[in-house]
Amino acid sequence: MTRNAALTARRARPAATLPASFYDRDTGIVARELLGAVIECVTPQGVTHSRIVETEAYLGPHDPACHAAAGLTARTKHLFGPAGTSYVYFIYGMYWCFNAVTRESGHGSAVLIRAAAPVDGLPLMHARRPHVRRDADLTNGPGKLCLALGIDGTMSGLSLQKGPLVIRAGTPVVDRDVRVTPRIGITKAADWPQRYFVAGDPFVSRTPMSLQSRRP
DNA sequence: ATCCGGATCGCCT
DNA sequence: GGCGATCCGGATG
Repeated sequence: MTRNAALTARRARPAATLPASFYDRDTGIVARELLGAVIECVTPQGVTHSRIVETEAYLGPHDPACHAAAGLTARTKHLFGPAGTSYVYFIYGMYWCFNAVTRESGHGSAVLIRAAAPVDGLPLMHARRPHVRRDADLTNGPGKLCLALGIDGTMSGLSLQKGPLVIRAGTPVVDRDVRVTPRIGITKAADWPQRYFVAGDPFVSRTPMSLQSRRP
């Protein structure tokens, strides 16, 4: 086999999905290390891939901004599932938000996927978001990302190792490129630095000027 | 039965 | 940077 053929064959094999053990760790670490990982979403309309560039850690019952603070309810049931479960919830009457559950089953912590860079399936993403003109606006926010990828409540409570919604290993993001700030859009624990993103990446969501970024 | 706030977005100024 | 859309979950009466 030629060198090029070997590279092609290797590329044809998809990267492994992140194992449950990846998620069964400190939620801030998981949020940091999800940067660069690739979301794969398979739907009847087709497949999309996108690279995670922004996340937020929600730490569990003792984090006032985390849904787990309200306890175990029908809405938050999947947040209390095992590490590596999807938790998708409905917000503001219009939008879905996609989280990956962390730590041991019953802990109630998760990482919100806030923004990603489109990688594959851009025509499908545009078809799902007809009024968007620039690629940069397809997935640069938690609600937008779910619209473009076709993520909704039917994908909550599923294993992120099995699909149709999975997260695969990607190119790691080095510490030098990671920034940390408080989380966006919350009122409780608004000063906790639990938002992680890739510095300078054009697909990161719009950041309020009030949020000073710093290296971790 | 009713009220209120929310891990957002897009359009307006 | 401000605001309206739109609706569900949880709290309160």
